[in-house]
Amino acid sequence: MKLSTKGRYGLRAVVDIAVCSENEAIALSQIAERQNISVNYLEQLVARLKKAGIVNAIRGAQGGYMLAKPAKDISVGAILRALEGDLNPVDCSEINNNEGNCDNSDSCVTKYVWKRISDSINDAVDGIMLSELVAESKKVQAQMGNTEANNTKQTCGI
Amino acid sequence: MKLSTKGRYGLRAVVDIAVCSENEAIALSQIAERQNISVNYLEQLVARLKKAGIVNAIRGAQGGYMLAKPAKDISVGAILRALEGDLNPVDCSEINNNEGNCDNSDSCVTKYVWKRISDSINDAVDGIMLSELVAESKKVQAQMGNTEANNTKQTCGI
DNA sequence: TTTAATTCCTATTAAATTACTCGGCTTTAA
DNA sequence: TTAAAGCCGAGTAATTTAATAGGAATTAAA
Repeated sequence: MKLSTKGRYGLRAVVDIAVCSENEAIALSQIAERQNISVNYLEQLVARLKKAGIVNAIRGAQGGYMLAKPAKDISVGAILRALEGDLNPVDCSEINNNEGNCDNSDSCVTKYVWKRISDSINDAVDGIMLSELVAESKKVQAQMGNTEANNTKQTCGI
Repeated sequence: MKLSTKGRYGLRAVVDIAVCSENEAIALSQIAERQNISVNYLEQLVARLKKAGIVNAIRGAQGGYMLAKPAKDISVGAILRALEGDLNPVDCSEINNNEGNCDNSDSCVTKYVWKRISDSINDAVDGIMLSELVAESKKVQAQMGNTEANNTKQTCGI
């Protein structure tokens, strides 16, 4: 019952893109360095985000990624589902739309449990917008920047 | 982000025990047959439940398992945590009590997301009592029993 | 027009986890 | 005494995760 690195790394990458690419596209190599994730692996994660319409790519030299829409219109739920697939705790035909076609559905009582877990997870993540994380990130950076002089490596630290 | 078979099979096993062992201990072999899980694997699941104080074992011939306390005093959360370990979506030192000792905690903004997911999952499962599942199971059984005459195999079907 | 930076795409592999199976030991009612 | 149960630890097969690798396509800039 754990998120994989796809979800964990991927959400960090989106926050990075949101914070650091307000005007210009940002290259994966920069995100990779800041977040300490390999470029190759990041590619796979960002591919999912792109497919889901969360980020746009600009190809070629000086290319990179930007948000596909304003951060206030992107929910953490959409990001995590793009990265992880659905966030349901089980593959249950009552929760998903008849995926798996469970033959025991009539007499199954645990499905009520799975449904409640599923709803609570999805409600939670859909209620958080990327813009909130961006705001939090900027706040934290401001604090860190004031107390310590460790803006050594990047101008846009996360 | 899926529950393993431990949680899925194990919760079914607990409901089975709760429904079928009101007076007498019930053998794993019977649960195994009804739930279509191997006895050997069930043993491992039930061992966790026993360790967590959810079921009691009676050893020797005619032995088996019973609930360790009334179903209304056992939450689904306690059952699932006994089977799966904690239900947090990440191993994060802010959520667990300093497990892992994340060195990036100060500047981490995704921890707010993990905390909200974690809380929502735990609140959901702690709000469901085993007794509710037992009641639901009995209701379903009554319906199935009336419409079809398929009480062939067991007196205590689930 | 070349070059270098970058995204795009697919295949392969190493590591970890899951989901069991197996076999022998202990306990106890009949 | 025996058979039916729980108890326990080791081993294994299958699956999933977490990468790594390498080349093709695209494009801004020199």
